[in-house]
Amino acid sequence: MPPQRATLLQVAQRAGVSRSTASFVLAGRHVDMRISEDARQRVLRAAQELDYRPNLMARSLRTKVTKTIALVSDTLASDPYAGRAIHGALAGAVAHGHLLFIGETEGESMIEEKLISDFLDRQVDAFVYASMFTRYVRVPKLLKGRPVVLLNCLTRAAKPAHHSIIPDEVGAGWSAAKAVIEAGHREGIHMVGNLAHHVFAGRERLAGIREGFGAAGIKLAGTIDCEWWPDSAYEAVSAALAGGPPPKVLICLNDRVALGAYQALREAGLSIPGDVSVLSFDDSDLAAWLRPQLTSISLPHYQLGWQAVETLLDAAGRTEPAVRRVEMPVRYRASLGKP
Amino acid sequence: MPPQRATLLQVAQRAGVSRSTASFVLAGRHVDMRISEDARQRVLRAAQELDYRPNLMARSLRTKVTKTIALVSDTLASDPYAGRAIHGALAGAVAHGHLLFIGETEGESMIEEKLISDFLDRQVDAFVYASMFTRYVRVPKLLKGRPVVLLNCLTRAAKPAHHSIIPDEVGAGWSAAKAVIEAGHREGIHMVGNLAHHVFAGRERLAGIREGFGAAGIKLAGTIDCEWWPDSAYEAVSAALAGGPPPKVLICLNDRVALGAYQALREAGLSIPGDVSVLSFDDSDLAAWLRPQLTSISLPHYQLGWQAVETLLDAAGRTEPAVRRVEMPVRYRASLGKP
DNA sequence: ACGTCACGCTAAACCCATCTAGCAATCGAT
DNA sequence: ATCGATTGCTAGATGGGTTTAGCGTGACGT
Repeated sequence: MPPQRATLLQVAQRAGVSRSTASFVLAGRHVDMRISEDARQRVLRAAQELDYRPNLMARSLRTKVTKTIALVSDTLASDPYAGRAIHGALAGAVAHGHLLFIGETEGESMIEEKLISDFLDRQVDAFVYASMFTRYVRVPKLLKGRPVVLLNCLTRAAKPAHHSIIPDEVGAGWSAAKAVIEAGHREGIHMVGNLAHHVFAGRERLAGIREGFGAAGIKLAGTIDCEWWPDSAYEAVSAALAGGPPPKVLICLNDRVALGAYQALREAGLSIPGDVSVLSFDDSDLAAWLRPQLTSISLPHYQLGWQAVETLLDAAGRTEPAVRRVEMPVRYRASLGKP
Repeated sequence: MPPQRATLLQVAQRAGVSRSTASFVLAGRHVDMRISEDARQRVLRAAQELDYRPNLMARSLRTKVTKTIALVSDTLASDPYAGRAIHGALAGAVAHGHLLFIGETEGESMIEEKLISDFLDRQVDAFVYASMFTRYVRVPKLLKGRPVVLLNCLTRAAKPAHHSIIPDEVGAGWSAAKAVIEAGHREGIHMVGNLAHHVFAGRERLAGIREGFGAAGIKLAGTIDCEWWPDSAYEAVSAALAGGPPPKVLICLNDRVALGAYQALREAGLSIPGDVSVLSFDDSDLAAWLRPQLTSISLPHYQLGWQAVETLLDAAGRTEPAVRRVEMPVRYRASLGKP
């Protein structure tokens, strides 16, 4: 039922030439191969009439180039917004005429090894090795010496073997401080989030925030420690509100934490941003859904994915491997007000 | 730098046999091809020592089977939870020893055609044609007669050419009605959401709900019409609350609408579920983040993706094409209480 | 002694392209 | 008339597997 695809041989026969000639014409190499205009036209006509499309597997077998990229990630599901990284990578791949395989390792090295082997067996040209939250990783041995770009992760090596694309979390921290300062705040500024230094993003955001305020001679009024999800933040902020004078600004380490903070503030009868300003990170859909809408510093997943593929296809091999930090822009909404 | 892969020829030479023999041994066809145990062992040893892995492109060129599937979707980004469908499809593919390509058409037929052609050029075995929200589609001509399963979409044809995997939205409506009735409610039950019959999911959910209540002799107290997002729902519910006695139950057509309803109820000083019970559809992350946690009827994206690939690889061609509706289970949480 | 059969293996075609090396015909110059 | 260069094209090797058809050998029957 699917129409039988014509082969190069059939095109050649219909045009009355050899396979070689047909190949040269279709590859646009008629000039250096000195194919007559007449023959060229015949081949082109035949190809069109037969609706010829080259079998890329056959071509790849010969040329060793498949124009496919594999995106291997630890988890795809955990953070729904991480899908945007895939989206960006896909767009980048397509823009370069490549197709994208995806694979998931579930963080297990057995699965990872199997998966990468499978990709290798299918001769993929290059790999995007991705993590769904920013962290340090060790690149699997199977990828040694191949074109690889790390997406949202990096190695501890002083002289990395591959490019890394990560969000500029420290810069985002600075941006947060700047936004708060520009709104006119100098006091009552609190951090909310997981302050243990386990998580890369949290650690860097915090560092950036401290640097930013430090540079302006402003001291944080306090910190509220909680996990990364709403109910933990709700409880921690509620407890903090019960224990002293209300803060003026809450800088939440991500949007889910901000949601918890919103809930606690509302319950305490405090208005946003009238009584308390809230600033956050990630700029997930949630930020636009809250009332008032949440000012948040965007995690540019799409850009990360795009950049990763861009780097893989453009720069890899030609440029000294380095860590590229992608800017995290501030999305101004309604939750950050004047003192 | 990447280790040079051994070819079958090298294995054969090391084992002192021909390529054919090595191929038969490694394909497990030594019995019908009568290969001596001795030769078999030599080939196996050689393959192991050389760390032989077959070049699947070469194999595919001959066998016409690539063990790859293409997932072509209209949009990947719009609904973050739709990523779970991809996740499920991926898991299904891997479980069958296949690898998964992904592609996005952005809803444009030009892009779609180009994309499918690209997949075809790479000889993919089968297609998952997906939509990120349930709807009617027309299957592109290029896919005619090929193994295709529709994911989250269906055709209007009376006798469909392909299997369709969609959520059982009507059943979900019945479940919603059942859950409300079992909680003890018979009055003051309102629908919130987009009641225009444009959207497949909304229409079917609504139909199921009406049927479910109708079967129990219960009449809906009213409907509150709004768009699919929080602020629209917030305004609509606020307006409804201002205009009459408070409802007893709000059945929201999705979680974002429920979020808007929560905001309106809270602002009106109504408690959930003390004054008003809320029930919703989708069971997105949001449902677990709200206070109180939202009882929601799950949209089983992962299952849909899994089922699609399962059907594609198992049933396609062997079974009469049909629409398969995947059950939407109720996730009981705290927002639905007694009257 | 010769035909038959089972056994164990291999040569070579095949899949569909790319690409190198070189052939035949024409033209121009001497 | 002869040689060399140019033109226009093709045969055939190549990539790395799978698979069909069949070959040589030894055992067995008659």
